[in-house]
Amino acid sequence: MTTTARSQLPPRYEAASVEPAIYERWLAANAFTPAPEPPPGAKRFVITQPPPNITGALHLGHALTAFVEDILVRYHRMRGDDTLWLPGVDHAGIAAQFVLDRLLAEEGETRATLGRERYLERMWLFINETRDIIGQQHQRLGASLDWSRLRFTMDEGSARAVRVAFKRLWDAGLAYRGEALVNWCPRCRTTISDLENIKHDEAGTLWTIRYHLADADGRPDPDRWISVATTRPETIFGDTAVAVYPEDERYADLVGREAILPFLGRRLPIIADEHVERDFGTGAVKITPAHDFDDYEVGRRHGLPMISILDEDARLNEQAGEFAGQDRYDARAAVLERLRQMGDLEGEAPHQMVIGRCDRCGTVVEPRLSVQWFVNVKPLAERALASVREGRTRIVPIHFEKVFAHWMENIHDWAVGRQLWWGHRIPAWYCPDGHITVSDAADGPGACAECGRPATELTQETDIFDTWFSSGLWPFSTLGWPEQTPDLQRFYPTQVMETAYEILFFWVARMMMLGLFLTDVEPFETVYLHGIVRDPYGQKMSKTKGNVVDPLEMIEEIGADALRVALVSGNAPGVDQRLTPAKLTGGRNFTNKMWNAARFVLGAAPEPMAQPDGDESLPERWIRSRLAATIERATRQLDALDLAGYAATVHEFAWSDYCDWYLEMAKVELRRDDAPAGERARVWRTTTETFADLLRLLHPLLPFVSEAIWEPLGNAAPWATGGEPLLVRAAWPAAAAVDGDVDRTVDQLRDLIRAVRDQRTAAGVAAGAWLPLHVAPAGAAERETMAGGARYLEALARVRPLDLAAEGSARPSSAGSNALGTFWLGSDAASDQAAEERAAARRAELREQVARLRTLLGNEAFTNRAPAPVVERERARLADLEAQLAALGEDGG
RNA sequence: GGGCGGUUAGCUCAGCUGGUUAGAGCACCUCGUUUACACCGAGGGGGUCGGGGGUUCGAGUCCCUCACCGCCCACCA
Repeated sequence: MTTTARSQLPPRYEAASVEPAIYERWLAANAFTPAPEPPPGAKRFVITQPPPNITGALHLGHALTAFVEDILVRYHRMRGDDTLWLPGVDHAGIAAQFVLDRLLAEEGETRATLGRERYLERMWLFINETRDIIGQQHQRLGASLDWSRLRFTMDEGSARAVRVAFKRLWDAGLAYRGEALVNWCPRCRTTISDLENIKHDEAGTLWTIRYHLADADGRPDPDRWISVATTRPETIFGDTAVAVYPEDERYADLVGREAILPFLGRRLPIIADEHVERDFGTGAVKITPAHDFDDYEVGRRHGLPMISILDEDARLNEQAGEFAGQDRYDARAAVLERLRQMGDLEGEAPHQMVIGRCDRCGTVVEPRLSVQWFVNVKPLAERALASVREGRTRIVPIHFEKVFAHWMENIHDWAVGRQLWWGHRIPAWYCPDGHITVSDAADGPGACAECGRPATELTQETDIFDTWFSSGLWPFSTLGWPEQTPDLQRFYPTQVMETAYEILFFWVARMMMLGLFLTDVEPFETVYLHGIVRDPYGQKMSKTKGNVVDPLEMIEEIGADALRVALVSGNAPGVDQRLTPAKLTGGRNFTNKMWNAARFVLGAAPEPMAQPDGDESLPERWIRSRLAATIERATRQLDALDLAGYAATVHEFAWSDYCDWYLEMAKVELRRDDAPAGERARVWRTTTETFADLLRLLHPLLPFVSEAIWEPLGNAAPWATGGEPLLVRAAWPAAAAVDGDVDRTVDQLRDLIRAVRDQRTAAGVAAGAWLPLHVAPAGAAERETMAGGARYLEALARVRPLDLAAEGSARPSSAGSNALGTFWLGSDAASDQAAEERAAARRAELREQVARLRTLLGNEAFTNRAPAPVVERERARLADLEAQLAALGEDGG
C-alpha cells in the first residue's frame, strides 16, 4: 500500500487571490466582534490603536502598527480573552486642510472663494471617500479589527466627548483664554503647538546694526551708537528696548540711556538683563517682545510695550511705516539696503542657527502675540508622570519612561486653539459684555453664564481644537464616554496602547493626561512603542527621496503574511529597523515553506485509512515534546510582548524541528512497507495533530496562510482541528509535558546523523550513495538508543547496512565519535584522506576542550564559589568529552 | 547646551535577572533532479562582542572612561 501523493492544495500559495477571500470568510463569521456578553471569567484584552490620519496613504508605519496589534489581538482572542480592537480614523485637522487646499487649488478654488460652510461640505465629501479606502487597506493587511465599532474623531460621539471634556477643564480652571506668544504658521494661517514647530539647523546671517544714542534733545547722536546683533532685521519695527548684560563694563555707562530706532525714531531704553550673553555678537541685543520668545520674557520682566508688526500672512503691518505691506523677507532685504545706505549696517557674518518650520508645510514659523485658548496641563502632567513612575502604566521599551518623564517635567501650557475650519469648534461663547460661557450642550448655552443675556446675543468662538485634543480622548470616547455605556464598562481601561515612538508626546502623553483627569484611571496598562521602518541604508522613507516601499504593492507581490514576517522578525520594540529586499524574501520563503509542509502533510494520508494503533514512535514522542516546549515559550514571549522572540520561536520550531527533522523521520514511518496499517495511521494522526497545533501557533504571525491550510486539514483530519472550521476562532494550544529523555535521545541521534553526514561530505561521497556504517556504542544504554533510532539513522544519514555491533572491530583513523559511541563509514570512504584529517581535527578539538575544563574544574575558586548546578554541568561535560576521547583510543592526556 | 540610544560574523539584527564552545537570517564556499518545498535540502568557512580600565571564581551582559554614529529635547539674538 502506498500513500497518495495527491495534495489538496495548489502547488503555490497565491496570496493575491487567496487572502481577500479569507478575510471575507472572517467577516462573514463575525470573527472580530466580541460576543454580546464577555465569556465568564475571561480576562480583558483591549488595544488602543492610533487611528490613522484620514489623509494619509497607507505606509509601512501603518503596516507595522497593524501587524503588531493584530498579532497580539489574534493571540488573546485565541486565548479566550474578552478581546477588542476598535478601528478608527482621525480627522487630522491641519493635515486634512493642507491636502484639501491642494486639491481645491487644482480646481481653481481656495478656502476663501468657498467660504467656511461650503468648504466643510467639500471636506466631508473628501473624507467619506478616503475613509473607506483606509478601511479596505487595513483589511488587506489582515487586521482583525471590529468594524462594527468603527469610529471617527469627527463623529457625533467624539464631538460630545470633546465638549464635555473641555467644559470639565474649564470648570476646573484648567482651560483659559489669554494673550500670549504662540507659534504661527503664515502659510497654514494658524497657531501650531511646540511639537509641530520643527527645529532645523540652517545657515543664516548675523547682521550688526547701529542704533544711535539719543542726545540731550532726544535726537540721534551721529557720533555715538550702540551696535546690536540680529538675524532678523525686519523685526526692528517691533523693538522696544536694547538689552546688555548687567555686568558688562563695555556698556555700563549706557544702561539707563536711550537709543533711537532707525526709520521710526522711537526711543528705546537701554536695559540690563541676564538673558543677554555678553560674548555673543556685540553683547547688545534688540528686544522685540512680540516676536521672540526670549524677548517676550525680557519684555515682561521690564514692563516693555509689545508691538506686533506682522499680519497673519507674515507681511509687515502699519507699524512698519514705509515698509508696511511688504513680505517679511522682502522687508528684510529692503531694511538692510536702507541701513547700508545710511551707514548703519556695521557688518554681516555667516551664522549657523536654529530655525523653526511648520511640521506640515515647512514654512518658517513666526512667534506671534495673540489671544488664544490654552490648557494648563501641569497638574495633569504630574498625575501622568506619577502613573508611570509608580508602575500603573509601563512603557515598553523601558528607557522611553525617562524620555516621557523629561518631557512631562518641562511641559508648557497647551495652546489648543487652531484658526482652521476642519475640526471641533471650541464650545465657548462670548457675550457683548465680554463674558465667556463654555457649554457642553450640543446646541450651545441658553444664556450667558455670567449676565444671563440670551443665547441670541452670544457668538461662538470660531477657533477649532488642535486635532490631538480629540485624539487624546480616543480610548474612552470611542466606547461611549461620557455616558457609562456597557462598552465603556466592559472595555475600559484598555490593556495595551501601541504606537510609534514618534508620537509619544503628541498622542500618548495627551491620552494619559486627559484620561486620568476625565476618568480617574490610567487609560492603558502598557504603552508599547515600535520604531521607524527605514530603507536599506537607514534613511527615513519619503516620497521626495523616492525610497518608499508601498505595503500594498508588496502584499500583491509576496502576500500580507510575508510582509508581516519581514517587519516583525528580529525587531526589538522602540528600535528602528532597515527593511531590506532580503528580509522580504525571507518572509515570502517562510510562507512558502509552511504551504509546502501542508501539501506534504495532506498528501501523506494513508489510503485506505485504518484505525490508529500501537505506541507512539520516537519521532512522534519527540515532536510532541518539542511542541510542548515551543507552546510554552511562545506563550511566555507573547505575554511579555516579545513579538520578535515569538516569531523566532515558531519559525525555528516550524522549519527546523517540524520540517527538517520530524517530517523527515515521519516519512520513514509513513513509508514503511512492513508496518501495520494501524501504525501508519497513528503516525499520520500524530503528524496532523501536531501540525494543527503548529498552525494555531503560527496564526498570529501568518493569519492568512495558516487559515488557508486549516480548512483542508480539518477536512482530512477533523480530529486535529477539533471540528472548528475557522482557525481564527480556534483555541490557542495548551502545552503538554516536555519529555526530557526523548529530547535527549533525539538530540544524540541528530548529533550522530550530522557527524556521519559531515564525514560523508569530507570523504566526497555522492549524496545519493548508500554506505555501510559501523558503530561501537559507548554502553548498553547507548546501544539501545541507537537500536531505537536505527531506522532514522539509516534514512537520514543514508547508511546501509548499519552495523551496530562493531565494538571488536579495528577502528580506522577516520573514526568519529559522539556521546553515543564511535562510528566510521564502511568501504573505500573509510580510508579517505579528507575524512581522516577531519577526524584528527576533531580529536585535537576534544583534547583542547578537555584540557580547558580540567583547568576550570581544578580551580578551587571556581568549584567553591560558583553555584553547584553550574559546577555539576561542567563536570558532566568533562566526563562526556573524556569518554569520547577514550572511545577513539586515546587516554585523553 | 542637556538627555537618550547604538557600536556583536561581509550585511541586517537577536542575546532575559553575569554561568557550557556568543546565535539567527541573508551573503559566501562545496555537494545535491532522495516523489512537500531549488522560494529547497546536506555540509562548511567566518566574530580578540568599538578602545581602555575596573568589579567577579567567571563579563557581550555590571561600573568608570574615551572614541565614533544616530535620535530627542532646548529661549544665544
